[in-house]
Amino acid sequence: MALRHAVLTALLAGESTGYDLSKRFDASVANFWPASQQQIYRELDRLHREELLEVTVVEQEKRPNKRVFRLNERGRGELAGFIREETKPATVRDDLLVKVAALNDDNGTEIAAAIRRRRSSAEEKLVLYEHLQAAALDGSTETEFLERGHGAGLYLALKRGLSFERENLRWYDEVLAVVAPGATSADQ
Amino acid sequence: MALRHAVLTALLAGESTGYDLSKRFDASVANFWPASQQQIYRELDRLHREELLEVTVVEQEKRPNKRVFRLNERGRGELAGFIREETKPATVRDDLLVKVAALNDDNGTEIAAAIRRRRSSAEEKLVLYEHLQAAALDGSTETEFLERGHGAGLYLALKRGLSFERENLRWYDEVLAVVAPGATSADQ
DNA sequence: ATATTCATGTAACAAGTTACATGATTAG
DNA sequence: CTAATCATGTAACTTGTTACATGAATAT
Repeated sequence: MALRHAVLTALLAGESTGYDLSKRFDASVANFWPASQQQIYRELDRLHREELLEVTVVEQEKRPNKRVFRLNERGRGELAGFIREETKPATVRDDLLVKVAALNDDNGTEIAAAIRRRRSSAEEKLVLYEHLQAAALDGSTETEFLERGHGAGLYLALKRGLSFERENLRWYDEVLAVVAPGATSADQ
Repeated sequence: MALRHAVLTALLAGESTGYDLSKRFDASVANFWPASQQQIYRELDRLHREELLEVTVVEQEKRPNKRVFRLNERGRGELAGFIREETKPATVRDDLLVKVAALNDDNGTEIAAAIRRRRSSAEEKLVLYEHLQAAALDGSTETEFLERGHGAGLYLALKRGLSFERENLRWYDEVLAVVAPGATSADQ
Protein backbone atom coordinates (compact mmCIF):
# COMPACT_ATOMS: atom_id res chain seq x y z
CA MET A 1 0.00 0.00 0.00
CA ALA A 2 2.92 2.39 -0.28
CA LEU A 3 3.32 3.14 -3.93
CA ARG A 4 0.75 5.80 -3.19
CA HIS A 5 3.10 7.40 -0.68
CA ALA A 6 6.00 7.25 -3.06
CA VAL A 7 3.83 9.01 -5.62
CA LEU A 8 2.72 11.63 -3.13
CA THR A 9 6.33 12.16 -2.12
CA ALA A 10 7.37 12.63 -5.72
CA LEU A 11 4.62 15.22 -6.08
CA LEU A 12 6.09 17.21 -3.18
CA ALA A 13 8.62 18.43 -5.71
CA GLY A 14 5.79 20.02 -7.67
CA GLU A 15 2.80 19.26 -9.86
CA SER A 16 3.24 16.87 -12.72
CA THR A 17 1.60 14.79 -15.42
CA GLY A 18 1.71 11.02 -15.18
CA TYR A 19 4.16 10.91 -18.01
CA ASP A 20 6.54 13.36 -16.36
CA LEU A 21 6.14 11.80 -12.96
CA SER A 22 7.23 8.46 -14.24
CA LYS A 23 10.43 10.06 -15.45
CA ARG A 24 10.97 12.04 -12.30
CA PHE A 25 10.49 8.75 -10.50
CA ASP A 26 13.28 7.15 -12.45
CA ALA A 27 15.61 9.95 -11.45
CA SER A 28 14.83 9.93 -7.75
CA VAL A 29 12.29 7.72 -6.01
CA ALA A 30 12.74 4.67 -8.24
CA ASN A 31 15.97 3.96 -6.43
CA PHE A 32 14.05 2.77 -3.38
CA TRP A 33 10.56 2.41 -4.82
CA PRO A 34 10.55 1.36 -8.45
CA ALA A 35 7.33 1.72 -10.41
CA SER A 36 6.37 1.33 -14.03
CA GLN A 37 4.55 4.01 -15.98
CA GLN A 38 1.38 1.95 -15.82
CA GLN A 39 1.55 1.64 -12.08
CA ILE A 40 1.95 5.38 -11.80
CA TYR A 41 -1.01 6.16 -14.03
CA ARG A 42 -3.11 3.74 -12.09
CA GLU A 43 -2.06 5.20 -8.79
CA LEU A 44 -2.65 8.77 -9.90
CA ASP A 45 -6.17 7.81 -10.97
CA ARG A 46 -6.82 6.23 -7.61
CA LEU A 47 -5.40 9.12 -5.65
CA HIS A 48 -7.48 11.49 -7.68
CA ARG A 49 -10.62 9.43 -7.17
CA GLU A 50 -9.94 9.45 -3.44
CA GLU A 51 -9.47 13.21 -3.65
CA LEU A 52 -5.90 13.36 -2.44
CA LEU A 53 -4.85 15.12 -5.61
CA GLU A 54 -6.17 17.99 -7.68
CA VAL A 55 -6.06 17.81 -11.41
CA THR A 56 -6.00 20.41 -14.14
CA VAL A 57 -6.68 19.28 -17.66
CA VAL A 58 -4.56 21.09 -20.18
CA GLU A 59 -6.09 20.84 -23.61
CA GLN A 60 -3.71 20.24 -26.44
CA GLU A 61 -4.63 20.23 -30.09
CA LYS A 62 -2.27 17.71 -31.49
CA ARG A 63 -1.76 15.44 -28.52
CA PRO A 64 -3.86 13.78 -25.90
CA ASN A 65 -4.88 16.25 -23.23
CA LYS A 66 -2.52 16.56 -20.31
CA ARG A 67 -3.68 15.93 -16.82
CA VAL A 68 -1.53 17.85 -14.38
CA PHE A 69 -1.79 16.53 -10.84
CA ARG A 70 -0.93 18.32 -7.64
CA LEU A 71 -1.13 17.56 -3.94
CA ASN A 72 -3.98 19.01 -1.94
CA GLU A 73 -4.29 19.25 1.81
CA ARG A 74 -5.75 15.78 2.12
CA GLY A 75 -2.83 14.44 0.13
CA ARG A 76 -0.36 16.11 2.45
CA GLY A 77 -2.30 14.78 5.40
CA GLU A 78 -2.12 11.26 4.00
CA LEU A 79 1.64 11.57 3.72
CA ALA A 80 1.90 12.90 7.27
CA GLY A 81 -0.15 9.94 8.45
CA PHE A 82 2.04 7.51 6.58
CA ILE A 83 5.11 8.86 8.30
CA ARG A 84 3.57 8.18 11.68
CA GLU A 85 2.53 4.62 10.80
CA GLU A 86 4.71 1.64 11.47
CA THR A 87 7.46 1.30 8.91
CA LYS A 88 7.40 -1.96 7.04
CA PRO A 89 10.67 -3.80 6.64
CA ALA A 90 12.62 -3.16 3.48
CA THR A 91 12.56 -5.85 0.84
CA VAL A 92 15.33 -6.64 -1.57
CA ARG A 93 14.72 -8.99 -4.47
CA ASP A 94 17.68 -9.88 -6.56
CA ASP A 95 17.94 -12.61 -9.18
CA LEU A 96 21.69 -12.33 -9.16
CA LEU A 97 21.85 -13.29 -5.51
CA VAL A 98 19.65 -16.28 -6.23
CA LYS A 99 22.09 -17.29 -8.92
CA VAL A 100 25.09 -16.90 -6.65
CA ALA A 101 23.35 -18.87 -3.92
CA ALA A 102 22.93 -21.70 -6.44
CA LEU A 103 26.65 -21.78 -7.24
CA ASN A 104 28.08 -25.24 -7.89
CA ASP A 105 30.93 -26.91 -9.73
CA ASP A 106 29.20 -26.64 -13.11
CA ASN A 107 27.83 -23.13 -13.28
CA GLY A 108 30.72 -20.94 -12.09
CA THR A 109 31.60 -19.41 -15.44
CA GLU A 110 27.99 -18.60 -16.27
CA ILE A 111 27.52 -16.96 -12.92
CA ALA A 112 30.71 -15.00 -13.43
CA ALA A 113 29.37 -13.79 -16.76
CA ALA A 114 26.11 -12.72 -15.13
CA ILE A 115 28.01 -10.79 -12.51
CA ARG A 116 30.17 -9.00 -15.05
CA ARG A 117 27.09 -7.85 -16.93
CA ARG A 118 25.48 -6.63 -13.75
CA ARG A 119 28.72 -4.97 -12.79
CA SER A 120 28.68 -2.68 -15.75
CA SER A 121 25.11 -1.60 -15.23
CA ALA A 122 25.94 -0.91 -11.61
CA GLU A 123 28.77 1.31 -12.75
CA GLU A 124 26.43 3.24 -14.99
CA LYS A 125 23.96 3.67 -12.20
CA LEU A 126 26.69 4.89 -9.92
CA VAL A 127 27.74 7.51 -12.45
CA LEU A 128 24.14 8.64 -12.76
CA TYR A 129 23.76 8.92 -9.00
CA GLU A 130 26.99 10.84 -8.73
CA HIS A 131 25.71 13.30 -11.30
CA LEU A 132 22.47 13.70 -9.41
CA GLN A 133 24.45 14.29 -6.26
CA ALA A 134 26.65 16.90 -7.87
CA ALA A 135 23.58 18.60 -9.31
CA ALA A 136 21.91 18.66 -5.88
CA LEU A 137 24.97 20.04 -4.13
CA ASP A 138 25.57 22.54 -6.92
CA GLY A 139 28.97 23.54 -5.65
CA SER A 140 28.20 23.59 -1.95
CA THR A 141 29.74 21.14 0.45
CA GLU A 142 27.45 18.52 1.85
CA THR A 143 27.47 20.17 5.28
CA GLU A 144 26.42 23.51 3.81
CA PHE A 145 23.72 21.86 1.77
CA LEU A 146 22.29 19.91 4.67
CA GLU A 147 22.35 22.92 6.97
CA ARG A 148 20.33 24.86 4.47
CA GLY A 149 17.75 22.10 4.82
CA HIS A 150 16.19 22.30 1.36
CA GLY A 151 15.82 18.95 -0.30
CA ALA A 152 17.77 17.22 2.44
CA GLY A 153 15.40 14.24 2.45
CA LEU A 154 15.77 13.33 -1.19
CA TYR A 155 19.48 13.94 -0.93
CA LEU A 156 19.84 11.54 1.97
CA ALA A 157 17.81 8.93 0.12
CA LEU A 158 20.09 9.39 -2.86
CA LYS A 159 23.07 8.78 -0.61
CA ARG A 160 21.63 5.42 0.34
CA GLY A 161 21.36 4.60 -3.32
CA LEU A 162 24.97 5.58 -3.82
CA SER A 163 26.27 3.43 -1.04
CA PHE A 164 24.07 0.55 -2.18
CA GLU A 165 25.61 0.60 -5.64
CA ARG A 166 29.12 0.99 -4.26
CA GLU A 167 28.62 -2.03 -2.04
CA ASN A 168 27.24 -3.93 -4.99
CA LEU A 169 30.39 -3.25 -6.97
CA ARG A 170 32.56 -4.27 -4.04
CA TRP A 171 30.60 -7.47 -3.62
CA TYR A 172 30.62 -8.30 -7.32
CA ASP A 173 34.40 -8.19 -7.24
CA GLU A 174 34.48 -10.26 -4.11
CA VAL A 175 32.36 -12.94 -5.78
CA LEU A 176 34.32 -12.79 -9.02
CA ALA A 177 37.50 -13.42 -7.05
CA VAL A 178 35.92 -16.68 -5.90
CA VAL A 179 34.15 -17.90 -9.03
CA ALA A 180 36.62 -16.61 -11.62
CA PRO A 181 39.95 -16.33 -9.87
CA GLY A 182 42.74 -15.20 -12.14
CA ALA A 183 40.56 -12.89 -14.20
CA THR A 184 40.71 -9.38 -12.78
CA SER A 185 37.74 -7.06 -12.64
CA ALA A 186 39.37 -5.06 -15.43
CA ASP A 187 38.67 -7.92 -17.84
CA GLN A 188 35.35 -7.40 -19.53
CA MET B 1 9.06 -15.47 -12.42
CA ALA B 2 11.89 -16.11 -9.99
CA LEU B 3 10.38 -17.17 -6.72
CA ARG B 4 10.41 -20.59 -8.32
CA HIS B 5 14.18 -20.38 -8.68
CA ALA B 6 14.63 -19.20 -5.15
CA VAL B 7 12.59 -22.22 -4.03
CA LEU B 8 14.58 -24.59 -6.21
CA THR B 9 17.78 -23.09 -4.84
CA ALA B 10 16.61 -23.57 -1.29
CA LEU B 11 15.87 -27.21 -2.14
CA LEU B 12 19.47 -27.69 -3.26
CA ALA B 13 20.26 -27.91 0.44
CA GLY B 14 18.06 -31.00 0.66
CA GLU B 15 14.48 -32.20 0.54
CA SER B 16 11.95 -30.42 2.68
CA THR B 17 8.30 -29.90 3.51
CA GLY B 18 6.66 -26.57 2.73
CA TYR B 19 6.57 -25.76 6.38
CA ASP B 20 10.27 -26.40 6.88
CA LEU B 21 11.21 -24.71 3.66
CA SER B 22 9.55 -21.52 4.72
CA LYS B 23 11.72 -21.51 7.80
CA ARG B 24 14.85 -22.41 5.94
CA PHE B 25 13.97 -19.55 3.65
CA ASP B 26 13.89 -17.14 6.53
CA ALA B 27 17.36 -18.20 7.56
CA SER B 28 18.98 -17.96 4.15
CA VAL B 29 17.24 -17.02 0.92
CA ALA B 30 14.74 -14.58 2.44
CA ASN B 31 17.56 -12.09 2.71
CA PHE B 32 17.47 -11.48 -1.04
CA TRP B 33 14.20 -13.14 -1.98
CA PRO B 34 11.58 -12.85 0.75
CA ALA B 35 8.52 -15.08 0.52
CA SER B 36 5.63 -15.83 2.81
CA GLN B 37 4.62 -19.33 3.79
CA GLN B 38 1.64 -19.11 1.46
CA GLN B 39 3.76 -18.14 -1.48
CA ILE B 40 6.01 -21.08 -0.82
CA TYR B 41 3.15 -23.56 -0.61
CA ARG B 42 1.73 -22.18 -3.82
CA GLU B 43 5.05 -22.40 -5.58
CA LEU B 44 5.76 -25.93 -4.40
CA ASP B 45 2.38 -27.00 -5.74
CA ARG B 46 3.11 -25.42 -9.07
CA LEU B 47 6.60 -26.86 -9.32
CA HIS B 48 5.21 -30.25 -8.49
CA ARG B 49 2.44 -29.94 -11.06
CA GLU B 50 5.08 -29.00 -13.63
CA GLU B 51 7.10 -32.01 -12.54
CA LEU B 52 10.19 -30.19 -11.43
CA LEU B 53 9.90 -31.71 -7.97
CA GLU B 54 9.26 -35.17 -6.59
CA VAL B 55 7.08 -35.57 -3.57
CA THR B 56 6.81 -38.22 -0.88
CA VAL B 57 3.77 -38.18 1.33
CA VAL B 58 4.62 -39.11 4.88
CA GLU B 59 1.51 -40.24 6.70
CA GLN B 60 1.15 -39.00 10.24
CA GLU B 61 -1.56 -40.07 12.63
CA LYS B 62 -2.07 -36.99 14.68
CA ARG B 63 -1.12 -34.30 12.21
CA PRO B 64 -1.79 -33.47 8.60
CA ASN B 65 0.29 -35.65 6.31
CA LYS B 66 3.65 -34.24 5.37
CA ARG B 67 4.59 -33.70 1.79
CA VAL B 68 8.34 -33.89 1.42
CA PHE B 69 9.58 -32.30 -1.80
CA ARG B 70 12.85 -32.87 -3.54
CA LEU B 71 14.51 -31.69 -6.74
CA ASN B 72 14.50 -33.99 -9.72
CA GLU B 73 16.58 -33.71 -12.87
CA ARG B 74 14.12 -31.42 -14.57
CA GLY B 75 14.22 -29.17 -11.53
CA ARG B 76 17.99 -28.99 -11.66
CA GLY B 77 17.78 -28.31 -15.37
CA GLU B 78 15.36 -25.46 -14.76
CA LEU B 79 17.82 -23.90 -12.33
CA ALA B 80 20.68 -24.32 -14.77
CA GLY B 81 18.57 -22.61 -17.42
CA PHE B 82 17.71 -19.76 -15.10
CA ILE B 83 21.39 -19.11 -14.46
CA ARG B 84 21.99 -18.70 -18.18
CA GLU B 85 19.05 -16.33 -18.69
CA GLU B 86 19.39 -12.59 -18.48
CA THR B 87 19.56 -11.38 -14.92
CA LYS B 88 16.81 -8.94 -14.03
CA PRO B 89 17.80 -5.83 -12.15
CA ALA B 90 17.57 -5.95 -8.37
CA THR B 91 14.69 -4.13 -6.76
CA VAL B 92 14.74 -2.50 -3.38
CA ARG B 93 11.52 -1.30 -1.81
CA ASP B 94 11.80 0.57 1.42
CA ASP B 95 9.12 2.55 3.19
CA LEU B 96 11.71 4.16 5.39
CA LEU B 97 13.44 5.69 2.41
CA VAL B 98 10.11 7.04 1.20
CA LYS B 99 9.66 8.64 4.59
CA VAL B 100 13.11 10.16 4.57
CA ALA B 101 12.57 11.46 1.06
CA ALA B 102 9.44 13.24 2.35
CA LEU B 103 11.37 14.99 5.13
CA ASN B 104 10.23 18.52 5.86
CA ASP B 105 10.19 21.04 8.70
CA ASP B 106 7.26 19.37 10.44
CA ASN B 107 7.99 15.68 10.38
CA GLY B 108 11.63 15.44 11.47
CA THR B 109 11.04 13.99 14.93
CA GLU B 110 8.61 11.39 13.63
CA ILE B 111 11.04 10.32 10.98
CA ALA B 112 13.81 10.15 13.56
CA ALA B 113 11.60 7.88 15.65
CA ALA B 114 10.95 5.64 12.66
CA ILE B 115 14.66 5.40 11.99
CA ARG B 116 15.47 4.48 15.56
CA ARG B 117 12.96 1.66 15.48
CA ARG B 118 14.35 0.38 12.22
CA ARG B 119 17.83 0.74 13.61
CA SER B 120 17.23 -1.75 16.36
CA SER B 121 15.71 -4.34 14.06
CA ALA B 122 18.69 -3.90 11.76
CA GLU B 123 20.99 -4.58 14.70
CA GLU B 124 19.12 -7.77 15.46
CA LYS B 125 19.31 -8.87 11.88
CA LEU B 126 23.01 -8.19 11.85
CA VAL B 127 23.54 -10.32 14.93
CA LEU B 128 21.57 -13.12 13.29
CA TYR B 129 23.61 -12.90 10.11
CA GLU B 130 26.83 -12.89 12.10
CA HIS B 131 25.73 -16.06 13.84
CA LEU B 132 24.90 -17.68 10.53
CA GLN B 133 28.30 -16.66 9.24
CA ALA B 134 30.09 -18.08 12.25
CA ALA B 135 28.09 -21.29 11.94
CA ALA B 136 29.00 -21.58 8.25
CA LEU B 137 32.70 -20.95 8.84
CA ASP B 138 32.70 -23.25 11.85
CA GLY B 139 36.15 -22.22 13.00
CA SER B 140 37.80 -21.98 9.58
CA THR B 141 38.98 -18.74 8.13
CA GLU B 142 37.00 -17.39 5.23
CA THR B 143 39.80 -18.21 2.80
CA GLU B 144 39.91 -21.82 3.94
CA PHE B 145 36.16 -22.11 3.74
CA LEU B 146 35.95 -20.65 0.25
CA GLU B 147 38.80 -22.80 -1.02
CA ARG B 148 36.98 -25.88 0.16
CA GLY B 149 34.16 -24.73 -2.10
CA HIS B 150 31.27 -26.27 -0.20
CA GLY B 151 28.39 -23.87 0.33
CA ALA B 152 30.37 -20.96 -1.05
CA GLY B 153 27.37 -19.59 -2.92
CA LEU B 154 25.08 -19.26 0.04
CA TYR B 155 27.94 -17.91 2.08
CA LEU B 156 28.66 -15.18 -0.45
CA ALA B 157 24.99 -14.27 -0.60
CA LEU B 158 24.99 -14.04 3.17
CA LYS B 159 27.92 -11.67 2.98
CA ARG B 160 25.88 -9.37 0.80
CA GLY B 161 23.19 -9.42 3.45
CA LEU B 162 25.75 -8.56 6.09
CA SER B 163 27.13 -5.61 4.24
CA PHE B 164 23.62 -4.43 3.40
CA GLU B 165 22.67 -4.31 7.06
CA ARG B 166 25.93 -2.68 8.05
CA GLU B 167 25.40 0.03 5.47
CA ASN B 168 21.87 0.47 6.70
CA LEU B 169 23.12 1.11 10.21
CA ARG B 170 25.70 3.54 8.95
CA TRP B 171 23.11 5.39 6.94
CA TYR B 172 20.58 5.45 9.76
CA ASP B 173 23.14 7.24 11.89
CA GLU B 174 23.95 9.59 9.08
CA VAL B 175 20.30 10.54 8.74
CA LEU B 176 19.79 10.82 12.48
CA ALA B 177 22.67 13.27 12.64
CA VAL B 178 20.70 15.46 10.25
CA VAL B 179 17.13 15.10 11.52
CA ALA B 180 17.89 14.76 15.23
CA PRO B 181 21.21 16.47 15.79
CA GLY B 182 22.26 16.51 19.42
CA ALA B 183 20.78 13.11 20.21
CA THR B 184 23.44 10.44 19.80
CA SER B 185 22.72 7.03 18.37
CA ALA B 186 23.13 5.65 21.90
CA ASP B 187 19.87 7.37 22.92
CA GLN B 188 16.96 5.04 22.46
C1' DA C 1 -3.89 -22.85 31.42
C1' DT C 2 -1.82 -20.67 27.44
C1' DA C 3 1.14 -19.96 23.76
C1' DT C 4 3.83 -21.91 20.33
C1' DT C 5 4.95 -25.50 17.13
C1' DC C 6 3.73 -28.59 13.58
C1' DA C 7 1.54 -28.85 8.88
C1' DT C 8 -1.62 -28.09 5.93
C1' DG C 9 -4.68 -25.34 3.19
C1' DT C 10 -8.55 -21.69 1.02
C1' DA C 11 -9.95 -17.22 -0.44
C1' DA C 12 -9.98 -12.47 -1.45
C1' DC C 13 -7.50 -8.81 -2.62
C1' DA C 14 -3.61 -5.58 -3.77
C1' DA C 15 0.42 -4.75 -6.35
C1' DG C 16 3.45 -5.44 -10.13
C1' DT C 17 4.51 -6.95 -15.06
C1' DT C 18 3.99 -7.26 -19.94
C1' DA C 19 2.03 -6.36 -24.10
C1' DC C 20 -0.51 -3.69 -26.92
C1' DA C 21 -2.85 0.56 -29.13
C1' DT C 22 -3.07 5.51 -30.74
C1' DG C 23 -1.01 9.21 -33.31
C1' DA C 24 1.22 13.54 -33.98
C1' DT C 25 6.05 15.68 -33.21
C1' DT C 26 10.63 16.37 -33.05
C1' DA C 27 15.53 15.01 -33.29
C1' DG C 28 19.15 12.64 -35.57
C1' DC D 1 13.58 8.27 -43.16
C1' DT D 2 13.64 6.44 -38.68
C1' DA D 3 13.69 6.53 -33.95
C1' DA D 4 12.48 8.65 -29.94
C1' DT D 5 9.38 11.73 -27.46
C1' DC D 6 5.01 13.20 -25.87
C1' DA D 7 0.75 11.49 -23.45
C1' DT D 8 -2.60 8.81 -22.82
C1' DG D 9 -4.85 4.45 -21.93
C1' DT D 10 -6.82 -0.96 -21.84
C1' DA D 11 -6.35 -5.75 -20.76
C1' DA D 12 -4.56 -9.98 -19.26
C1' DC D 13 -1.70 -12.00 -16.33
C1' DT D 14 1.58 -13.09 -12.45
C1' DT D 15 3.08 -12.07 -7.81
C1' DG D 16 2.67 -10.83 -3.22
C1' DT D 17 -0.21 -9.84 1.05
C1' DT D 18 -3.55 -10.63 4.55
C1' DA D 19 -6.75 -13.06 6.95
C1' DC D 20 -8.74 -17.09 8.19
C1' DA D 21 -9.43 -22.21 9.39
C1' DT D 22 -8.13 -26.85 11.40
C1' DG D 23 -6.45 -29.43 15.35
C1' DA D 24 -3.30 -32.20 17.96
C1' DA D 25 1.32 -31.73 20.44
C1' DT D 26 4.49 -29.70 23.13
C1' DA D 27 6.71 -26.23 25.89
C1' DT D 28 6.34 -22.58 29.55
